[in-house]
Amino acid sequence: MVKMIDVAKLANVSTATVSRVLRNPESVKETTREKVLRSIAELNYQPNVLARHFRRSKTNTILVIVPNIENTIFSQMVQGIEAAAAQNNFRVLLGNTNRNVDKEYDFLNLLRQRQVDGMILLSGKIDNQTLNELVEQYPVVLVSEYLEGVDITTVCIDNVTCGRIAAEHLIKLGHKRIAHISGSKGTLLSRDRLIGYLQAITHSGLKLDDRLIREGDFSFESGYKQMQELLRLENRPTAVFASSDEMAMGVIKATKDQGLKVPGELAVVGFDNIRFSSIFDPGITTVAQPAIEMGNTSMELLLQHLNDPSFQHKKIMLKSELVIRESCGWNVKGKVE
Amino acid sequence: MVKMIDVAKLANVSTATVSRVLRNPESVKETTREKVLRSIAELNYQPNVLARHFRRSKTNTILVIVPNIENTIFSQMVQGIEAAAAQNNFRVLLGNTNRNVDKEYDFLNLLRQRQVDGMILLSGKIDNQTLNELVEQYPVVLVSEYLEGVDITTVCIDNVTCGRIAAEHLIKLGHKRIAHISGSKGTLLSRDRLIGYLQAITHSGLKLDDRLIREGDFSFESGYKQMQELLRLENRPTAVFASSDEMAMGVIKATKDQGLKVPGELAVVGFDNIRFSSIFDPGITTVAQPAIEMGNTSMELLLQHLNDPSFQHKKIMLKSELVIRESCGWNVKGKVE
DNA sequence: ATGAAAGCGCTAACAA
DNA sequence: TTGTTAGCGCTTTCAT
Repeated sequence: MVKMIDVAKLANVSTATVSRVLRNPESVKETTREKVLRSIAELNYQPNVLARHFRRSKTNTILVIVPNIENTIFSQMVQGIEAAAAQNNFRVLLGNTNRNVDKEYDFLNLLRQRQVDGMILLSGKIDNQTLNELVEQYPVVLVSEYLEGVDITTVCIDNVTCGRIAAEHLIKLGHKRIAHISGSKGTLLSRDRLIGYLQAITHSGLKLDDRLIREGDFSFESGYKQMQELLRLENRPTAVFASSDEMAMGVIKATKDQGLKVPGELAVVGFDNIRFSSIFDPGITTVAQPAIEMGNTSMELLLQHLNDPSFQHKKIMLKSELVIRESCGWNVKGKVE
Repeated sequence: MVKMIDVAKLANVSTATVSRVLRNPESVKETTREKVLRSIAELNYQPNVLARHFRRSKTNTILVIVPNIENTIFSQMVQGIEAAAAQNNFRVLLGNTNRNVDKEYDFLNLLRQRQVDGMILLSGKIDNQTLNELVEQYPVVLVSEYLEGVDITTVCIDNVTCGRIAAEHLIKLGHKRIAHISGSKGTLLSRDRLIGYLQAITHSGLKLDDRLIREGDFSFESGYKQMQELLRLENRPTAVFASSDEMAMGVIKATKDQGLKVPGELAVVGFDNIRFSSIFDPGITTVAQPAIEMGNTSMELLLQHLNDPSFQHKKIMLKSELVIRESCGWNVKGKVE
């Protein structure tokens, strides 16, 4: 293995100069620099990255903690993160937790051991105290979810507004009995979407009916199951706003399985705009969450933090919009908001 | 930062002993070991992983090169890889190439720089010569795709047989005009599935019709487009075997858009068994590729290689099976091996 | 603008 | 079974 000292000898300089050429070229006289670069090329020298990491206590690697990489919405965010990282010569270490909190805590050690320079969380299962400690010591960005009681850089969308827009869309179409299937109530994001839904119903003067509000867990199966229950009501809803596209698909499947038509006998709005929501039949009208952009933005904020120790925590709210497809029928034209 | 020497002093031993307790506990007398462990706990000592990586020229990290992490079939494989890695105290570095060959070559440097101990390829765009050089020097496993002219450990399924089974299923249902939409012909895997299809058609005595064989690229869009062309034939097919579930969905969408029914007026078999193939309406009959298991297996082979320098390259072929859903109608019962 | 040299913290070969 | 010690290859401070 050819090392720095070999290059130095060939170029008749010290290792310090070779190091400078590599990390801080302007600080070296041009003729010297060229001499060194020629030696590097001639010997086909490759710096030992591990030595460098050790010496500098930096790895140019960040950790992404994701509940489940199989889930489209998360893999899209990771895609955005990876792209931004690669552009800035950073690597992405994957921390898949399978929604297992212990695994999540395990991964945090990678930060403490300085195996990664920073972290992006696509999941908010860690307790506030641990997170606060972490955030004080290391660059961390939280994406999609957000928390109360932790001062942390966050990238998210306005879930209250999004929930309201989704419900308003159904109201505009003339629906009076509009159900909502939320994500797990344990997440602020789910509660906010519910709040948006409640705002829309209340402001429009429609009657609120508790039985039309149900809790799911974002999965197809939970959407299917909750819809089955809704269909059993003597006065069933004519429209459903589901807090994820997967649940919306479950809703539609359950409805079709009862011999009812979507659209026609039920209007459905989903959330996320995952790729399959346009492939599904009917195409799902949904609130588009800009997942790739969210990933991108979070990585860029993390880089800012990494490069600037005095970085102040920021809350970034990205735009999202309603994408109209077939699942509600076509009584409304064009985009909303 | 508390370091090994601090622990050593507190425990009245040398750093070597502390190191042994950490890496090779059996080689230390029990009483000494306990003394050291107590000191570690008392000081809350965390080993400096970067120093260890440097010293040992090993990182306990592997690289996964994936064409597109957004794509379900790949994210499932990655899921399997990550799970097996985590279990063995290995990390996974994500190398998303977006099907960009240059990025793929870039990532290879992580191996050469020893930033990762090994690599799993979910994509086969690298030229044989480079790959051969790499495989000689570093542990590498190729998953799903396979190559001629490179002696490399491979985890895959029997695509010829799978292609044959898919086509045979349609033949058994009584179809005479069965089309095939392949993946990109550049991949052996696509060619093998096509071969399987050809075998089935030929053996059954059906007439081969070139116009029924079309090339896609695994995407929904390509399935849609190729199906549009097939529908324009004066003698259109009554069944289609598509080489991916996404293409199968494109096929179904295109057919429905022409006012035809699936199943009923067209039978469709897909490939992969991604999550959405059961959610899609109609549920897609498909050749199940055990993506998570493939990921798992590949990681385990990589670990074997990492732990055993004399490891001999292996070719592992995993079982896959036809999953019957609604997209072909219900004339055949149960599973077909 | 450049060089000399002191480590970074750990591991492992060798010695005892 | 345990200790001594020489580095691993690079970066960076300090001196020139």
